[in-house]
Amino acid sequence: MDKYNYKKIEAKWQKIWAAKKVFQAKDFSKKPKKYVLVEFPYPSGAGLHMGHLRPYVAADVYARFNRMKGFETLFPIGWDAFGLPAENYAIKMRVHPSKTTAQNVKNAKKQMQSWGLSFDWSREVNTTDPNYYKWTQWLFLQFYKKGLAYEATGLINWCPKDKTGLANEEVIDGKCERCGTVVEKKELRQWYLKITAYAEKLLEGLKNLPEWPSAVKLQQENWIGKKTGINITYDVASPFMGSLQTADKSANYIILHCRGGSPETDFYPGLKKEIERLGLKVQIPALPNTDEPNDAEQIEYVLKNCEIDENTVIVGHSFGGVVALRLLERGIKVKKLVLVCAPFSGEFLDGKKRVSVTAAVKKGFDFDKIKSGARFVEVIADAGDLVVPLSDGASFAENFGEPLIKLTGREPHFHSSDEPELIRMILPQVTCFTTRPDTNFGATFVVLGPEHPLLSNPAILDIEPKIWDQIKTYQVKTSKEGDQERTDESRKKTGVFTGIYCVNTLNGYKMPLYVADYVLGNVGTGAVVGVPGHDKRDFEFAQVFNIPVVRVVQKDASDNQAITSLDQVQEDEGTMVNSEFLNGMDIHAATQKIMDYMEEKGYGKRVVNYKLRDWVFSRQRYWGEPIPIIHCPKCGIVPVPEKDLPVKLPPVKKYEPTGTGESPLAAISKWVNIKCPVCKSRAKRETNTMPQWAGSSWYWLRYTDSKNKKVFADLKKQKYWTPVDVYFGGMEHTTLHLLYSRFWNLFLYDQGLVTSSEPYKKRQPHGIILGPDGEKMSKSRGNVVNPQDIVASHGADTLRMFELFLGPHEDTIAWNSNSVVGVKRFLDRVWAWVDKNSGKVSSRVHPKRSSPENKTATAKSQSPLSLTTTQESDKVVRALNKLIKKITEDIETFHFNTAISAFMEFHNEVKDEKISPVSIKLFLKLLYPFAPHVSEELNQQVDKMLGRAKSQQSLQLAGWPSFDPAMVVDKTIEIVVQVNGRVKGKVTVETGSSQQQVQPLAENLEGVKQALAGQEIKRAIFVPNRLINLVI
RNA sequence: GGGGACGUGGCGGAAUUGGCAUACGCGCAAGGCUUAGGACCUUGUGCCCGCAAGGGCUUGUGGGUUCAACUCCCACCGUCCCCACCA
Repeated sequence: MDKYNYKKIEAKWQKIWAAKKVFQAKDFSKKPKKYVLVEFPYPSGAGLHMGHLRPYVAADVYARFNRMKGFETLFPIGWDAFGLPAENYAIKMRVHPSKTTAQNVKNAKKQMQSWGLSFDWSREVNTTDPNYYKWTQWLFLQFYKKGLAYEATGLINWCPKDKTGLANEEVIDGKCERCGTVVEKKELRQWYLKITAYAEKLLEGLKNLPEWPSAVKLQQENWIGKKTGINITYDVASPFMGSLQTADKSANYIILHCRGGSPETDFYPGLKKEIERLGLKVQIPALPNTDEPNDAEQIEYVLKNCEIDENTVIVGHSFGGVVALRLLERGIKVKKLVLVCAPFSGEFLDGKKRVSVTAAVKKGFDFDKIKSGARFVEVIADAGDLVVPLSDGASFAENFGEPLIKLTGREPHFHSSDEPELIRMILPQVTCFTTRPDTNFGATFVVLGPEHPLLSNPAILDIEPKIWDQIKTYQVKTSKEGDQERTDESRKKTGVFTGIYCVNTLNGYKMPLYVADYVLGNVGTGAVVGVPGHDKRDFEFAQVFNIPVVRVVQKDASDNQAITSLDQVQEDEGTMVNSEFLNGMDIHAATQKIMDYMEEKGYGKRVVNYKLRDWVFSRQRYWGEPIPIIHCPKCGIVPVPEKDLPVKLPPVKKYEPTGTGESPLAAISKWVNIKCPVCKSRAKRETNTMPQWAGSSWYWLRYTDSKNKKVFADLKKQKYWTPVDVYFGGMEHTTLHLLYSRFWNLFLYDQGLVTSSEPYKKRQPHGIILGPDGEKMSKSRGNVVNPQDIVASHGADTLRMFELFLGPHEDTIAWNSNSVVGVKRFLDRVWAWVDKNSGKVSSRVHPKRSSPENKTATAKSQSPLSLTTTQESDKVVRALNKLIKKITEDIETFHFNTAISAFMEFHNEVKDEKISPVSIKLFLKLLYPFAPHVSEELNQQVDKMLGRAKSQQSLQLAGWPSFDPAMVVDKTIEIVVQVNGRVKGKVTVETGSSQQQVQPLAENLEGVKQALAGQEIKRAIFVPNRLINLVI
């Protein structure tokens, strides 16, 4: 026989496997199924690296093993090929990403085949293939139809280098998950997937995944971050509000109603009630000639019937706004002017004519005069207004130099009786989320995050100009800082006092309202009630601003001094003091009681808060799935009709992200401009693309039916194959892909589109392979070990086995190039060992047709090897049985490293024994999942020696050996003899010997006799087949 | 700050779940083969004392439970991961 030429052998068997389609999975097979999945790779220009090798080899061993065990095994692969690297390469080289992707796929596929991975290539998918992303788009539209995909403008994470928005999950330690650039905040229109609607289901589902590692479940649970607490609403007291103790002068409100309105219509009574609740005066004059109003006439009416002074707030709604403006043109001084949907252009969205309004507006306004008459101006417009255009509000805001307050009324033009959002803009309240309302008697201040909507305009809270300047400066400063900079714990607390107070309803305490960056806009309600006695951050803040600290919790009776230092701040244990009706209660009971109390009084509402945010689902980049949406000026958002899917990515000349928040697609007018599918008028395509994670959110479903043109995956095929039995992948995807794909699956399950509520029955994470220096492999460090180099120098079988032998599959581990030779030596020895034995034996023992080996050629599990079926020595038979047991168990529990040790131990033990071809073939079957090429080759060599070359078939089809339980223990066994727990000797007895048989032998040992020194044995502990301990 | 995982020779790691600690591999040492080197083969290899027989110590540290602890309990030290001014 030749030398072990791994290059030749590996190429040979890879060809044979491909030609015979050994690894193709059959739908609806009669056999029980096994779905083995490994995360599909991104085909990068650099090729696959060690990080890919690890899960792929492990999954491959598992897949080959399960096929041998008789499972119809689905082990598919594909390409997650949308994403930044291809696009960045395109920018640099001006090559279309689909070209580089195709090249990279080809290359990676070659690598995978060179590793001997047993993928079913007939089911290969590629997320960038229009036949694939057609269904990604179709699935997106299912979310849209159920209201779970929505468009909104908000402050999102923005990577300035990649020039795209990012989801929360893609920001790691304040940096972009892709490129490591510090992430900024940017206000952008974005598509979102409402993953928060599934927060509870995602959490609940974890309970039905007993085969998931608890670390993975816990990480998802923490990420979802469910918290139960209460939103407490505080009234805001400015110095102008008379009912509150801080006020020095009384404010009074005048509300001017719209054309065709009256004090009793629309939202006016609701607003009146709220103002009166605060004990303030409110006048709503019934303006004359309401159908064809005349501004001059209405002014006279107001002047005659209403009291107006410097503390008056005039709220003008629609035409009432025009009247309010004219009043101020007369030189009247008031505190504040609030314009709600006031007309500016005289044009109306519904196309109806309002002659008198148009006439009144046409005259124009004297903005300088008006500004000098009102200390504060607030311009509110309704984004959903169907009468007065939003641009009218914008024009007013521009003329006043104030930011526009955009609201979305429940009904067009605020025609509802109750508009809480609007009322809050006129009569603000501050709502704080807390999990500790029990400490509310100790609340001494309130803090708004700088991005709080109440701070979008000084007029909402009536913040004095001098203070407002400080707040604006503070807001600008904050917006420039990244989250990680802002949340650096070592930095001193900063903030600005607004001059405004919030009233604690529990005790009437006036809490000063601050703006501070330690409160984050996207956490809870973006506002915090400060309890410096029982929250460390609040304490630090109170120290800086000299805010009183009140103790309301004590650990014990002696713990009652004033709190003056940080270490005295008690956070989460103790009993209540100084808290009126909570005194003496345990904090947990107090929390429940105070929540009941607040809810009953109507200023608190129990809420469940999740840390999970909705998934920012659009990217301002080229190389992604186009979002299949059309924007029509008449119909609004229109989904692309199913028959028009896929919306293909058009070719472009420039791939550069614009950085403006628009995708490069926006520049292709031919593609962007399209007829509205509903009304046929001119419309535009959505130009954002989907994120990297879209295609992978359902790919395991596509594998079950990858060629289907009618549906994304046939239900019957899904039913046969899903859920995935074992999913190999990285820990780094726990709160990204793994969470996202569970969300998609749960949603699709609710729509009846998938057959299993959870996609993956078992998750098997793997550790990272570090460079030989113990650092993360990277080009810049120069510590990258390329798997192809090992394939070339030692062969794929050695690479596979060595990788598995490095250590436990889930452990992070440094590559050790030196010890690769150990595994290679082992395979060399196996080669020589088989060579020696098959040669000798085949000439000595002529094979019989009825030998057990012939019977086991089917893919069925085989009958146990025993002495009676071979001419083998007892030692070899027992060693083999033990090996079968060990390898079977180790693969099933993913202990690949110890499986390899077991092979080596076996070989060391029997290398000098005579061994039959039957036993060799058995050994090769066990080795096959780990080192498939060399196993196949040796198996063929043995068959040749036996003269059976023609009936030879792949070991993959040869069935998995079973063992004889009676033969996995040795015939005789060494029993350790201890005296008082110390080893004094050993006796060799038959396996299963009793204490009566062993003890006399033990006591008779020379070393034992010495140790006993004639003393009486008080007790003897006997562990069968293991030890005997004599206690004296 | 909260949560989790872990700590064993010169190195990667093993230990049937409370029963001989250091399997297997690397490395190292000696010997064989060889002109030599490599490769390969054999033997040895936790630490300390001792020529040896032998003895003592040893699973991060300290305590506890037990006939018996790497394994269970308590405290501390250290490393890694996740979350985090989360209200």
